[in-house]
Amino acid sequence: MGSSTGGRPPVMADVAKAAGVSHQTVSRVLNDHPNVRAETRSRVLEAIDLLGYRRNMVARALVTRHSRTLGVVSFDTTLYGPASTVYGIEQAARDAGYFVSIVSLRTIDRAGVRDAINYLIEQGVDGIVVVAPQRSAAGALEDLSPGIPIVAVEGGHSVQVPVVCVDQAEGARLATDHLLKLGHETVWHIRGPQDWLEAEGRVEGWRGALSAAGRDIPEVLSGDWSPRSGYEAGKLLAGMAGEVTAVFVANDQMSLGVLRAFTEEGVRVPEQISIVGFDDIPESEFFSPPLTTVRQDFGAVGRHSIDVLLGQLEEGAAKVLERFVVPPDLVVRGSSAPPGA
Amino acid sequence: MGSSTGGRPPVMADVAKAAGVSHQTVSRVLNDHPNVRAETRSRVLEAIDLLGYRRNMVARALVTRHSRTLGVVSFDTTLYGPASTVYGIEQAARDAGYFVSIVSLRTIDRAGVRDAINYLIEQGVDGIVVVAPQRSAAGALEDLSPGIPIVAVEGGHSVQVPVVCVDQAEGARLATDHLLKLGHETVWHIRGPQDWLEAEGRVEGWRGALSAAGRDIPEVLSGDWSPRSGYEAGKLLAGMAGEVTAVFVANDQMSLGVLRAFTEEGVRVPEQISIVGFDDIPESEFFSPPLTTVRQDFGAVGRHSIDVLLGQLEEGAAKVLERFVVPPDLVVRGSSAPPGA
DNA sequence: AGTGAGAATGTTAGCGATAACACTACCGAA
DNA sequence: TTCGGTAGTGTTATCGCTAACATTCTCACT
Repeated sequence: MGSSTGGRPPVMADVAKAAGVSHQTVSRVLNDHPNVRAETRSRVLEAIDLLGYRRNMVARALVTRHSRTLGVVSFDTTLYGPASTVYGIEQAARDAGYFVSIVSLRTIDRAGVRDAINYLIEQGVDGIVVVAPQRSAAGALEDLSPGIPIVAVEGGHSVQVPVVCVDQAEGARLATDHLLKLGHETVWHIRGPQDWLEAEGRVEGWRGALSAAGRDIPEVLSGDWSPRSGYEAGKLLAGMAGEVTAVFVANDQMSLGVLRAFTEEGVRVPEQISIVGFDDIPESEFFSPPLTTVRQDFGAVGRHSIDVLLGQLEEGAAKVLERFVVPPDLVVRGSSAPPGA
Repeated sequence: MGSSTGGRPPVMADVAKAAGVSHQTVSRVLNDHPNVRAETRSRVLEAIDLLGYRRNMVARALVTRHSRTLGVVSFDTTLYGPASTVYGIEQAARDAGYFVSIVSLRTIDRAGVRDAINYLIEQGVDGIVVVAPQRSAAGALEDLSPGIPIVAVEGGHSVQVPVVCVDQAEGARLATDHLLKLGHETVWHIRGPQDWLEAEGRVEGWRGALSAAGRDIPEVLSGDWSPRSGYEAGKLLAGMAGEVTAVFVANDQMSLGVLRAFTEEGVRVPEQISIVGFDDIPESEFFSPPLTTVRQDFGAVGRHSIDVLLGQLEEGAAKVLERFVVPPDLVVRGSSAPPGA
């Protein structure tokens, strides 16, 4: 490693000595300061290369008071939605020259979110993105005095921090209207778990579309996002195959469970019952039949959340409490058709 | 915020003044040093609470030379495998009192991995986990002089760093033997992309099981892990429905594509062709039919990689080049059955 | 040649914490 | 009483870097 630094990793002073300049000049080269002679710059760069010098960002962060690291608080990053969002955030952050530190919560509650945020602030992150899809998590955003920029993803109507989200209600409306336009009398719904804001937005949009069209609003079935819960709801619906002709399921995984239940019970999709899901996971296109669903652009959500965060970082006191809404898209495939088709 | 620190966040000296002690005593309280009188300790804690003081971990890291942060380099964390592994790593790290900084690579190559590692070292991480499922990524581990502990997940037979991995070949053997034991004459295989070590381990295990049983080794079909590539391979196989009775597919997503292709072509599973997948994603149980597959315990992989890393951190010079192999499990479901069943 | 503006470089003083050592009490043993 | 040991606390130096200011050098213009 270091040619002549006695085993320990070289520091700026070692480079300075090797290049015959002061450590400040090395710092200037590293920070692209304009007032450095080209010849000096290259001598410094050579010395850096020779010694294998790496800047100590910790020391730098101490004096600049910026770590160029952003914190992300999320919940169960093995789920497709959170995983995609976090991925989008990480990519956008890196493109902007920032690092990302992640805290994945096992269970979500006010205390957990608050601790995670404090934890990240102690670490010296410059800003925090909270992927807070549950009401309880969003609640935690209300009682904090961060002193640093925070943005929530899917964070409900919190008044404390800016929010970036997909228009869940609009997505549900697209799905429901699509089924109504196909000629279905009404549309049933399997919703996501109680505490989730996304689940509630989707219920709201579905209900809104039905009442706007003056249709009956069937009783809501409940799931927990898992294929199994969809399967169970599907078994129930299969028993009402005459009555039910269209179902809007709150996510694609549950839709898969519904499809499985229908297959087992001999209910044909879409001939007897049409299904529309939500998320457009990579698998949905290859379900049997391929699933009509609502696509969420998680990448856009990630990018916007970083934009908003960096905006706050630069504006400083501006503290814009914007609400950035990403529109969803309907993707029509084989699982939806006119009734009795 | 700070009651009397003039707007800026309080520092240790402010707490010291408020509690009427020296800053060193505050530090001792914070670090649970034994030689502090109980009364003093509580006075300090009170002052901390009063001022809303939070320790500056950046300054701490500078002097202790430990950040209690680990770096993770991964590839496409929206895929189930990497996402689950990273999740396991994050949980294990946090349980051990460490933070996690993530770099998700978009494309994987030597330079990308090397840069990511350097990037993390500059940030002052105490150790790095490289989730390096491709040969090219694993290669990057060979030409680095990190100076800090590194462990590879699925990193091949690299001699430079310890490796934690799932026994891919063994999983493939389980899958293949299962199909042979059901009475199939031989087993076809749809492999994963060329550069992936996991894909190669699975091919190897499949081929090994067939030759051990003295069976013909059919030509290998290739996919890229995506459902679409499985679909395309499935179309091909469907055309040989007489000849082919069993297929071992290198992952569950491709299996879904195969199932879709077979459904379209009227090939019944498992009656005409049996299918076994790999990964046991949450969806597989609800495929039609439910997929027989090989489960990988990603959580265990994450935990072990952290164990190995922390081991290196504590041992220091020990530099044990262990290789930790997590055994896979066969999960039998409806997609596999005796031929012509 | 003398001057002054600006470019190029050096010097010093922190950032906020811990480490190392110094010091004061207070204790029991000699 | 004196001494050594230790618990409790304070003082100073230091981690590796950048900010702010100080200094030198260069060159166009008088």
